[in-house]
Amino acid sequence: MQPAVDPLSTTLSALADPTRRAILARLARGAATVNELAEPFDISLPAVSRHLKVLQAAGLISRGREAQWRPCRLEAGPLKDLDGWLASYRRFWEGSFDKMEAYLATITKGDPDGREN
Amino acid sequence: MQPAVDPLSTTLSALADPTRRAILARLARGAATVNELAEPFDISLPAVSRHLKVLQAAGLISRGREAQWRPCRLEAGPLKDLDGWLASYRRFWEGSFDKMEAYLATITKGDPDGREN
DNA sequence: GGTTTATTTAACAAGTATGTTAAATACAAA
DNA sequence: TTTGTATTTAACATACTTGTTAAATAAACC
Repeated sequence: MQPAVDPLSTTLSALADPTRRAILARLARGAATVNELAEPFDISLPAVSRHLKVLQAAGLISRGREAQWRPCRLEAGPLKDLDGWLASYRRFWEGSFDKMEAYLATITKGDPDGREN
Repeated sequence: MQPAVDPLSTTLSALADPTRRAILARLARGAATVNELAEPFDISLPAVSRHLKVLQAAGLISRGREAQWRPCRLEAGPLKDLDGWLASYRRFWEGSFDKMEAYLATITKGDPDGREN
C-alpha cells in the first residue's frame, strides 16, 4: 500500500508499458513532438500525452518548448541506474560462461601449447 | 487495453515492485522458503505468496516441492533478456565516456610518451 | 480579433494490482 | 487419526492505470 516512490520502481513501472518503450525507441533516433510520437499508435492523443507525462515523471524524457510544440528527448539517466541495478545480477547469467571456460579448460588440458582447439 | 502481454512488459512490471525486488535480492544469496522470504516484510503471508506468483509467472523464480515447503530460487533468464533490451540504449550513457576520452586525448596531446598524467 | 494547430486537463469507465482476513489444502509428526 | 506447520485460495476493499471524449490552454497565422 506504499505509493511506490523509489526511483527504480518508478523507472521500471514506466518501462513496463510497451507503448512507452516504443516511444523511447523512437526518441532514441532523435527528438520528436507529441504528434510525431503519437502517429504510429492507435490510441488517442491525450493517452499519448499521459504516457509522456509518466516518462517525464520517471526522468526518462525531457521536454522543450518551441512555439506550440513540446519536443521530447530521451534522457538516459534512469536507464543507466537500471543497468547498475541489473549489474549485480549479471553473474547469474554469466554462469554459463564459467561452464564454457571450465569446458575449454578440460579439453585443452594436457595440451602443452594451451591451444584451444 | 490489449490482453496479450509481451514478456518484457511482464518482466518489467514484476520488477517494478520494491517488495518483489527485495525478494529477488534475497534469492540471489540462495534458495528460500516462502516463510523465510516473508520474514523481513510487514505484509501478510498471502500477500507474499502472491508476489511470488507474479515473479514465477514472469519466469524470474522457479519453485520446488520439498515436503510442505515450496522453495524458491532465482531464474536469471528474464533479467538477461532485460539486459539485452537495455544494451541498445547503452550508448546514451556511454557518451560521457567518449567525452572523457576526448578530454584525455586533449591533455595528453603533445606528450611524446603518451602518459596520461 | 478569430481561426488553426499542438497539446493538456477534466470527467468518467473499465480493468488491474495489492493488501486484508478467513478458510482450504498439503504434508509431517505424534 | 488428530494436530501442527507451510502455503495457497477465496472474497473483498481500495487505489492505480489506461483508455475514452469533450473542453481548455497556448502559440502561430491571417
